[in-house]
Amino acid sequence: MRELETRLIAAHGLSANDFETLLHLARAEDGMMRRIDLAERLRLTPSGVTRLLDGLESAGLTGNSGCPKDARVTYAVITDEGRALLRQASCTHAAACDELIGANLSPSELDELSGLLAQLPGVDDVDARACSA
Amino acid sequence: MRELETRLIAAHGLSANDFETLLHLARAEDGMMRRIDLAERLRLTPSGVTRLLDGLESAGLTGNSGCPKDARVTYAVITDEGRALLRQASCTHAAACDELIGANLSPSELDELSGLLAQLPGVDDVDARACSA
DNA sequence: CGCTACTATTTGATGACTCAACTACCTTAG
DNA sequence: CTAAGGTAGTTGAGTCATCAAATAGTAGCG
Repeated sequence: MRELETRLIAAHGLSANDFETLLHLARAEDGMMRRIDLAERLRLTPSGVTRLLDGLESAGLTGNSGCPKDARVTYAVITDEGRALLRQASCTHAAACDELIGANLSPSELDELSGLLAQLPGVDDVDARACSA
Repeated sequence: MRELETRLIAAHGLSANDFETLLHLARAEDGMMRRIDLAERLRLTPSGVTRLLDGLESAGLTGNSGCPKDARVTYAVITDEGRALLRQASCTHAAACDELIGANLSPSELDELSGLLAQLPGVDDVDARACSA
């Protein structure tokens, strides 16, 4: 299962967290989120997010934007480059998921699995993550 | 889900890998395994195992034993202390599993879940790990 | 207004893991 | 027997996350 990350990295230089970060940002209103909300989504600490974004930022995939209402917050914003890369990476990722999971479970089994996992605490999305973007 | 590890640590000072290491050793023939086999079981690299065992060893939970047949190999051996601690930790862990999973899934759903997960690549044991020791 | 308490974020230290390189030993083929 | 190549294990450097502490700004209450 860690296999998924390996492929993403090999193909686009993105870690699973990088990918997921771009995905969350892309889906958010105006392509931006507060760092702290991102932390919660990614199940990282705020400091983890700071360092994650350092990388994405220096790769030009995300940028920052201050909040006029509250000077404490910094928004992370996905750039056009970030969106473009995400689009490509989503294909890789979806294909990899399909190969690793879809090949072993029928669609109805997959539904069943998602349903069961969704009942567990701390599981919010149970995926399909890659499929939209 | 990382919650499980947190409780184990709080209660006995064991990380999830520490716990699993003890469990594998306890179940193995003579309570010993080659480091490299342990690595495979734990899905760690050999160097990860070296460092993991450093900790368990200095806590007195495991020891070493050379192999008379092949001087390259070192066996990791669980000590009596290790077995005793494992016994306690297993209770904590089983209780935690039960609380986090059992409370959300009926026994039959749980079976169903195990069955589905077992079909995925790279999933060998799908648990019940804590329940024996 | 001015204090207190809370929230968002960054920084420094630390831990757990990986990879690549190295040592030591075993095995096999000539 | 000996050289070549494989296997077990350790070590050093780097990565990615954590926690705890520091900084800055906000909010509400006297």
